[in-house]
Amino acid sequence: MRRLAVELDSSAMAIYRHVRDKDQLLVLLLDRLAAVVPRPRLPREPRRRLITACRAMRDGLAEYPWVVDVLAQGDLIAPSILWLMEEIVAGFVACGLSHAEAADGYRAVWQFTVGELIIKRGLERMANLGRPPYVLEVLTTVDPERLPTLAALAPHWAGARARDSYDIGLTALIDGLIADAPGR
Amino acid sequence: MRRLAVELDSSAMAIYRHVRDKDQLLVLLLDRLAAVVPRPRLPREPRRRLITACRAMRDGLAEYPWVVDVLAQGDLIAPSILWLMEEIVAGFVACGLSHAEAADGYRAVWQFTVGELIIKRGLERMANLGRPPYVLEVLTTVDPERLPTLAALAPHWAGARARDSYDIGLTALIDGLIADAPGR
DNA sequence: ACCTGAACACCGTTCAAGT
DNA sequence: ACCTGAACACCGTTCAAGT
Repeated sequence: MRRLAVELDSSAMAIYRHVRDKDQLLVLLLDRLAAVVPRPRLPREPRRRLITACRAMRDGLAEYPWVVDVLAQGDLIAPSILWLMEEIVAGFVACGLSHAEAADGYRAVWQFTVGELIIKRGLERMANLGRPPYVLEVLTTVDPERLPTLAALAPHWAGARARDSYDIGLTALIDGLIADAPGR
Repeated sequence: MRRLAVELDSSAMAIYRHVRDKDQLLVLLLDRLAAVVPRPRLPREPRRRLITACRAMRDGLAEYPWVVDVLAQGDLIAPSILWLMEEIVAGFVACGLSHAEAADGYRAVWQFTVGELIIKRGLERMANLGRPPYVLEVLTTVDPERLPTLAALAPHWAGARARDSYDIGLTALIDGLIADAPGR
């Protein structure tokens, strides 16, 4: 609030005439951003449509790093992003899930998306701080006697990290949700 | 740091003789907790073993709400939890994934787990604050003309929220990762 | 070697006062 | 109706000084 006030050439308290508190300001800002998320061209095939819609959601959220924090704070939603949510649940239904399953499915992809964004940002932050990749160091010096598989995986972590890991998990998650639906 | 100092009946700065900064203190604390995560009895069947190991990881992390924040901060790992990580990657390999795929698989379940914990904590926090469930309100008053599927899902959100949503997503994710592995 | 207190540079927010 | 400044109650951390 204080930094914003400086940017506005006003006092910190002037903001409080227009907004209840910092949280409310962030929610308003979030909805502005959501309104501006580009509407992607979605494939007709339901599974691909689903994946493309989730990807658009993730990319929209990834635009500004603070967005994830606001969403992680709790029970928040940007009404202007509901059309994307509609695409996702409709995609699940088109893939054969019941309404109850589609609700659970949405929750699952949402959880995965938030997790991916948070971890991605954490890695970027640490890289920007110039700290050495501590996790990689631990994972590449693991005792092959006690932890044989982990030791064998040592060469693969750096690659796994560098790759965009959203699509891998998302595709698996969606395929699993479709396959696990009792309707099949 | 200041609050801890009060609890220790010392000055805030006394802590800095023993610890570089707040981050380091949290990492040390994290490893203490990780050392104390109970070793669950794991089923022999690889898929179930994998799910049980992930569940143990999630439950261990869910014990203290601040743990997720520390982990989300970035590139952190508790060396005393490597045995659980070993179980998970070994489970993937036993299910037929290559080493590279097992690394990606671990990343995916890790992302999902962090996301689930963060969202769960957010919901709890909002509930403790006594705020009304804003998201539920939005989702149950959606325009059925513009967002038909979302409107049809309205009765299911409260239920989806109340249920433990970790197993649903985790099982789907793991099944998807196993099914998507090119080896099959 | 260990601890202290004052100080610095921040936060979000309340409250009384100004135009 | 809108804005201001002082103040309150916090943070993490530095630095010089104490035992």
